[in-house]
This record gives sequence, structure tokens and C-alpha cells, in this order.
Amino acid sequence: MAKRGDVTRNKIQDAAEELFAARGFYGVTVREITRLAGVDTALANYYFGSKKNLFDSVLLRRAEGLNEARLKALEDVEREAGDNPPDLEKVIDAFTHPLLDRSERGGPEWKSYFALIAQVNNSPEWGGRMMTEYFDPLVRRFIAAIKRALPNTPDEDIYWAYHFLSGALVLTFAETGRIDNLSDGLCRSSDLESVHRRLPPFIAAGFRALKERDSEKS
Amino acid sequence: MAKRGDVTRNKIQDAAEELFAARGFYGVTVREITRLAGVDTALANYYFGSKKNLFDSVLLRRAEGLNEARLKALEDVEREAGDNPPDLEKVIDAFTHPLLDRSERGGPEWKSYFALIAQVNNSPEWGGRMMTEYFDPLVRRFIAAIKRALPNTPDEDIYWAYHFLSGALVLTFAETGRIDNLSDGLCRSSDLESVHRRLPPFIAAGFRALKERDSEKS
DNA sequence: AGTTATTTTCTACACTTGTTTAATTTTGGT
DNA sequence: ACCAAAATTAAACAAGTGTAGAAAATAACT
Repeated sequence: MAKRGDVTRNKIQDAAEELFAARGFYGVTVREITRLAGVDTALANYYFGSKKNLFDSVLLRRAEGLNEARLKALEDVEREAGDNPPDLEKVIDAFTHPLLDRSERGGPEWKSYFALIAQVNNSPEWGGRMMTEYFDPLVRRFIAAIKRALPNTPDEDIYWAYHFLSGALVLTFAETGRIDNLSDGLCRSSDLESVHRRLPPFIAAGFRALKERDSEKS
Repeated sequence: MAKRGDVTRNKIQDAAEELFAARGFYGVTVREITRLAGVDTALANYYFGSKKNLFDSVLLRRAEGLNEARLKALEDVEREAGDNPPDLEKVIDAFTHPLLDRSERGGPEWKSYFALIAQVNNSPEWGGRMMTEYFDPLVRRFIAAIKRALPNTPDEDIYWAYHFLSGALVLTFAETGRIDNLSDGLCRSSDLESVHRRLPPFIAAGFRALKERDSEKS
């Protein structure tokens, strides 16, 4: 049940999420955040201690539920496969679909959250540490599933392929409008349904190509 | 030939490049930049007018030469192909290799520059506009070559596949150390030679998978 | 050498930064 | 209704922000 100060707490996090997503950690002031939230400036520090803590809390807030949903999707795929290796496309879909789905149907907060992730992920300052902290256990589970789906593939290939997957997925969330410009309006950054149809087969084929490439040169 | 104030101009740009790459536009102060450059604070505004102009000039400085080299690499591939469609892997390699090569062998300035690009690319504030401004003409040339390499592929597939390529490539430049953590040291973010071997076949297979997927369902 | 023109330094402006403190108001439990 | 706990407000802190202008130093050209 909701405690006393939870509504203001959440208002501050909501405003912070939106603004951090737009201009990053340093591009936003505490005063902007509290103004957008409609509360006094001092409340940000009252509830979160520091700007940095607020930033962390915004990132953490949605991470747990997200990872649970993705883990469940993976377990469904594995259960369906039984003792056979799981289908690679389906594993990748379990990894990406919960994200794409929330971004498309979860309301603008989710868009902000993912745009924030997109920035954090590519930042040398936060990228390595924070992504590792919040997503590593889940990612390791997925990589293990991918290894089962692609037996006899060298580990280096798996990790680099995952890295490419991560980059492609995360740029999608940034929704910078670049593909809109490039395609003269034919494709839209916000059309995540198109991504959902294309990303799993695209990435799965890439994974398999690395596996093939390696078995050739033996 | 070098004009009078060019050395300080470059010192400021070098320092700005390094710092912007580490903490982004807002995360760095003009005073930090000039301190690292070893010059007076006022010189940043004297030479560049404003912090924002300095930022732009840093991004622009290496973009031109870079695009020339990539265009030349593409033209070589096309010349080699003659009247036949060019080889897809080779087109992708012409797109990525000049970047990976400079990052690996061009000294730390290039690493900074690409890390900066990695941040800008995923930022909603700069991403769409700046990348379009500096790289669009070249990217359109490459997309045209890819279309020739993959005849009868729907344009939407081409653009989305390019988008995935772009995300994978750009995350590589961020060198956040994430893959180092994830692989427990087996892979290293800085090992761009590994990327150079794997990215073109990975991406080419993805492109082809989208083409196949589409011709199936007719 | 003398006179521009360019570059560099120093100082200061007007304003914003994150955070803290103390006073005040509101709330929940008894 | 009373009291302690929690939440909110207003004010201020010291430090730092981008930028500009006048003075000084340096270089270039005739």
C-alpha cells in the first residue's frame, strides 16, 4: 500500500525521467525537475538525498519489473522447447519484445525511460557501470540460452553478436528521428512494430553467420 | 599553411573533444576545457564565439576527411564490381573500416571523437539533427550501393537494416567496457580488430535475412 | 622603426548551480 | 484534542556558470 510521501516522490521521478531523457544528467537542473513536478525545490533532496541518487532511482524504478517480464518470456520459450535447443529467433524475441511492447503501448513515461537508457548505454561515464549493475544477471541468462540455441559457437562470437544486438536495439529506443530523415518519411522512428518484425530475424541471421564463418576456416 | 592562432585553436578543440567525449556537452565547463588546453578562459569564446559553436566545430573537424575516406573506399568497391552488383560485405566494410581503422590506429584523439559521436548519436537533443547534417549525403550514397547489392529488396527493409547497422557500429565506438564485464574479460571493448572481422558478415547476413523473409510471404 | 592587426590576459558581470537549514504546515495515531 | 512524525516551504549558502570588455602583449607589414 502507498505510503505517505509517495505521490510527490513519484511526481519528482516522473519529471526527472522526462527531462533526463531529453538532455541527460548534466543538462537538467534540480530546479527544472521540481518545477515540472510542481513541487518545492528542496523536496528533491529531501526524498532522494542528491541529484545523482534521484538519477539512479529513476533508472532503477522500472528495471526490476522489466527484467522479470523478460525472464518470464525467456522461460516460456525454454519450456516450449523442452529438451531441445530453443529457437534462436524466439529467444531474441523474448529479449526484445517486452521492451518494444512497453515503448509502444506503455505510455510516454516508457518512451522517456527507454530514451534515457539509450543515452546512458552509450555514455562512457555511466554506460559500463550502470548497465552492468541493472541488467547483467538477466543478460547472462539470455546469453546462456543463446549458447544452447547455437551449439558449438565460439564464445567470442556470441558476446560480440550480443553486443551488436544491444547496439541496434538501444539505438531504436533513442527515437532520434534519424531514420525518418534518411528515408524521407518512409520509415518512422516511432514505428516499433516494424522493428519488432525485423529485429529478431535480422539478428538471428547475424548470429548464425558468425557461427558459419567460424566453422569454415577450421 | 597554418595561420597565426591555429595552434591555440586546435589545443582548445583537442581538450574539448576529450572532455565532451567523457561527459557530454553539459557535463563539461568552458573553464575545464581551457584549463586542460593550458590557455586562458576567454580564448574559447574569442575563437569560437560560444560553447555551442565550439562543440559543433569539434564534431565537424574530423567529419569531412572521414567522409572522403569512406566515399573513396566505396568507390573502390564499386569500381571493382564494374557493371555487376557490388558485394554486400565489401560495401559494409567500406562503410565501417575507415572508422574502425582510425579508432584503432589513429591515436587517442580519434577514440575521443568516436566516443563523442556515440553519445551524440543516441541523444534525442542532438542525434537526429547533427548526424543528419554531417553524415547524410554519405549515408545516402551507401544505401544506394546496398540497394544495388541487394536488388528487389523493399526499401523499408533496407532502411531498418541500416538503422541496426548504425546502432551496432556506434555502440562499438562508445567502448564502455560493458562487453568486458559481460564476458569476464574474454572480449575487450577496445579490440576493434575483432569487430572488424565480425561486423560485416553479421550485418550482411541480417540484410539478406530481411530480403528472404519478405520474398517468402508473397 | 613605427603602426596596424591579432592574440592573450585579467577582471568582472549577472545569473545559476546543488544542497542545507530552520521554520512552518500537515498528517496519523492515540 | 493532543502530540510526535512526516512533509512542505522559504531563504540562504558558497561555488561555479557562460560570456564580454578593456588593457596589455605579441606579431606582421610597410
